[in-house]
Amino acid sequence: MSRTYSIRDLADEFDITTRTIRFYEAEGMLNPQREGQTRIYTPQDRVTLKLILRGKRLGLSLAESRELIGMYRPGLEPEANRPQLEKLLAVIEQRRSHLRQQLHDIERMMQDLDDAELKASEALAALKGA
Amino acid sequence: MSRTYSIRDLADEFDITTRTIRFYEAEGMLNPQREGQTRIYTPQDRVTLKLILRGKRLGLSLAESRELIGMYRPGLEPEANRPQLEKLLAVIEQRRSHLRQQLHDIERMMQDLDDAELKASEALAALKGA
DNA sequence: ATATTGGTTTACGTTAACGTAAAGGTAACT
DNA sequence: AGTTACCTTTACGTTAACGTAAACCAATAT
Repeated sequence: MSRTYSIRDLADEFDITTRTIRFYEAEGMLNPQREGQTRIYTPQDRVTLKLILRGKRLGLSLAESRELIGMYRPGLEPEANRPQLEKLLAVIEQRRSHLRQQLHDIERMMQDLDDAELKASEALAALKGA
Repeated sequence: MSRTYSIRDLADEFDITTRTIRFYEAEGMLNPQREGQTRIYTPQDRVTLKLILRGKRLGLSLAESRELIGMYRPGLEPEANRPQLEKLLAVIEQRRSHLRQQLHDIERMMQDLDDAELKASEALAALKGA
């Protein structure tokens, strides 16, 4: 039915090495099917990989990504277990506050870059005038 | 005139270890004055440290932070040297696009968290009803 | 006088996240 | 049959960013 992907398909699409993908599997973040020896990835696997890489771009460690992805399988129902659910909610709030901090940092850094760009292009214009 | 700080002052304020601060100095990112053996930090040093830590929160390596901070000392005039200025503008644009990507990632992850929170609290409510 | 507090240098240790190399299997050209 | 192209496993190597420990001054508290 739905498409599948080879390890190379995914490596090329996301611009990572096959080593990296196998590494994530060894760390328990991916569980592709096998066709003989060869790994076969489902669209679900692909989504998981995307989540890992997004987490990475935001500075999450693999352990943190694993915790998030493990506690909440996107698209699936959460485990109906009370302490688990409460921990999940707590972790979510933590993540959110972390993201807010990053947002703030981004704003400040954008400001700095604006400032730097202005000064740099002024200096460049002055050079052209001389 | 203007205040100074001990290594401990800064370590406590930013919740890092003194080892970390000395490490940044060894990497050429800080150049505190000395009073005998002891390091004395100016407000400028403190700003530099803040920039390093902000970069870190956004996932910059020290090398990247050093490049940014080195090319554009905040508050100072940029070196009026043409190729340098053009490289600075290029790096700024790179950084900006990186920040935009992170912003996008944050939005997506916030969405996911909203979604996860909703499902989790629904599941929790269902438990209470049972 | 000595013990505590806070600074210093030097140097080896640690962890995460892969990189890189060796050695081998299988299917498909030529 | 041979070589090319991907896949595999196993295992040692590497880098960044500090941690940790030892051994040492200098000033203050007891």
